[in-house]
Amino acid sequence: MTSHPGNIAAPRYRPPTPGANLSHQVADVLEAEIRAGRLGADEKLPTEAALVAQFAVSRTVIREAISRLKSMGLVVSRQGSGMYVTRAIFAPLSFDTKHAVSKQAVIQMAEVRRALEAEVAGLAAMRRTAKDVYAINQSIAALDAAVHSGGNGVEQDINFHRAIADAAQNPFLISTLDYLRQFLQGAIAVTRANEARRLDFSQQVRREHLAIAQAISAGDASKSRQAASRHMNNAIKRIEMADPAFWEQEGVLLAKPLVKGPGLRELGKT
Amino acid sequence: MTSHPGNIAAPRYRPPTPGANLSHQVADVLEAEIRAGRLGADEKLPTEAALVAQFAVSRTVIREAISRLKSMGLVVSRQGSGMYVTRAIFAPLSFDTKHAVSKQAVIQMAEVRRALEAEVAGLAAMRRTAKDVYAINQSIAALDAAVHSGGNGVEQDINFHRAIADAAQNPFLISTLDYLRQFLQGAIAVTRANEARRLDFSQQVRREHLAIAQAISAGDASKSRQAASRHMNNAIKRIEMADPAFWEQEGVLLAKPLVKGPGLRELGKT
DNA sequence: CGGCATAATTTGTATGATGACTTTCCCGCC
DNA sequence: GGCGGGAAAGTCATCATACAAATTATGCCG
Repeated sequence: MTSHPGNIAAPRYRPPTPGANLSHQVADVLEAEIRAGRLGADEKLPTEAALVAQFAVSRTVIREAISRLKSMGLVVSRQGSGMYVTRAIFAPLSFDTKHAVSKQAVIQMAEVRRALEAEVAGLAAMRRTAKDVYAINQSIAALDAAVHSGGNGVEQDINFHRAIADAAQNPFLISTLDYLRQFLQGAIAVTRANEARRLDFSQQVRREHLAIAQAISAGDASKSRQAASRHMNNAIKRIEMADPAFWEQEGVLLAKPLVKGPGLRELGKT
Repeated sequence: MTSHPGNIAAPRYRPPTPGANLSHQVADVLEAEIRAGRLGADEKLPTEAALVAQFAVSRTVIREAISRLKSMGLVVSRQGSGMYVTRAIFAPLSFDTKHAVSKQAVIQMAEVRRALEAEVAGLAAMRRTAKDVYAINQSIAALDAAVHSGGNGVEQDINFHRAIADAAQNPFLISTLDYLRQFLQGAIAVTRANEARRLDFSQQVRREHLAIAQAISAGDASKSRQAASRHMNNAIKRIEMADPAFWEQEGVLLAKPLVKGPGLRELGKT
C-alpha cells in the first residue's frame, strides 16, 4: 500500500496468489467468481468505479485485470454501457509443460495422437471424397520427392497426416491434432532424421504410410484404423530409440521460430 | 485521434482489426510479432516508453496490451528490468463454438472423445493398479446407487470415466478428456435423462460400463478398447435419437453454473 | 581493479481529466 | 395520458502526469 494522499483505503491483506502483481490478483478473483457461476450468466459486472472501491485499488489495476478477462473471452465491454460476463466459459486446453519436457512426456503426447490418428483414419475411410484421396496420394508423392532430393520431409510428413485429417470431415479432430502437432513437431523432426540415416527405417515408414492411404482409399475403416494405429505405435518405438543425447538438451520439442526479423522497429505507424 | 495538448502524435491509421479498441489492436500486432518468431527467443521487448512512441498511443493502451500478452503467457515482466518474451509459444486449444452449437458439433466432439476413451481404456488395462480397479468398481457402485435413489447419475457417470482415465497414467489424455467434457457435459445430461425414462436403455448403459471395467480389470487391452469404443458408439447413437426439441434451444451444451451466489459484494477486502 | 553508494532506467500503481457512447429520465407537446 | 426528443447522468476508452518500487548502469573511491 502506498501513501498517496486522498486515498484512505482501509488496510487490507491479500491472501490470493501472493507472488503476483495487483492486476493479476484481481483478475484471478474475478475469474474465480465467474467460473464459479456467481456473477451471473449474462449480466453486467460492477462498474469500474465500484470495483475500484471494492478492491481498493486504482482504475489502472482494475482495467488491466478486466483486460485479462477480456482476452480470455470471459468478459466483453461496451463503451458507455458496461462490462458483461460472457457465457462461453470453457477453459482452453493447455498442456502443462513448465518442467523441462521429457522423453516420457513426448511419448505420452504421442499416445494421445495415436488415438486421434486412428480415429481420423477410420473416419476418413468412411467419408473420403475423390478429391481427398487425390490429396493424400499427392502428399505421399511430395514426401517421396522431398526425401529423394535430400530433405528430411518433416513438412511433407505433416501434410500427409493433415490431408487424412481433412478427409475425416471433423473440425474438432483437426484442431486437436493441430494442437498436438505443436508439441510433437520437434520429435517428428528427430525421428525423421534418424530414418534418413537408416534406409530400412525410411522404407518401413513409407510402407506404413502407403498402407494407411490404401485402406482409406478402399474405404475400409477398420483396416485404416489398424494401419494408422500401427504407424503411430512404430513411431513411438522410433522415438524411444532415438539418440538419447537428444533428450538431454533443454526444451527439446519447442517449436523454433522460422524467421527472425528486425523486430518491430517499423510497426505501429502502419 | 484526440486533441489533447502536449502530444504531437503524427497522424496514423490502423488497418488491423478495425472493429476493436486500441489495446486489442496493439496486442494483436505484438502477438503476431512474437508468434512469427521475430522479437526474439528470450530477450526483452522494447520498453513501454518505446512502444508508446512507436504506436503513438498512451501508456495505458500499451500496458493493457501487454497485460493481454501476459495472460496468454507470451510475455513476462519484471519490475525495474523490462518485459521478456517467453518461449512457451504454444497456442492453446479452444474449440470454435461461436455459432450456436449444433447437434452435429456435439456428435463430432463425441467422435474425438470416442478415440480418447478407447485409448485410455486400452492403456488402463495395461497399467492399472489394484487401487485403480477398486476406484473404477467403486464409481460403478456409486452410479448404481445414484440411479437407484432417483438421481440422473451424471456426476457419477463422469467419475467413472475419470477413474479409467486416471488408471491410464497419462496426464495429457486426462486433461484432453477433461477439456472435452466441458462441451459434452450437457449432452451427457440429456442422454442420461433419456435413459432414465427407458429402463432398457439404462440397463444397456450399465452393461457397457461393466464390460469396460471387466476388461480393464482383466488386463485385456484389446477388449478394453473395443468395449470403450462400443460404449461411445452407442452413446453417439443415443445422442442422435435424443429429443429433437432439445437441440433447438440456444447454447445447449453450455456448462451451467452450479451455484449462483451474491456476486462480489464482499470481495476484495478479504 | 573491486566494491559500494548513487543515479538512471523501467515497470507498477495512483489520480485526474477528457472524449465517446449508452442509458435514463424529464419535459414539453400532442 | 402517451409519446417523442433532448438533456443529463452514467460508463467505458484514452490520454497525461506523478510517484513508488525494483533493477541495472555508472562512477567514485579505496
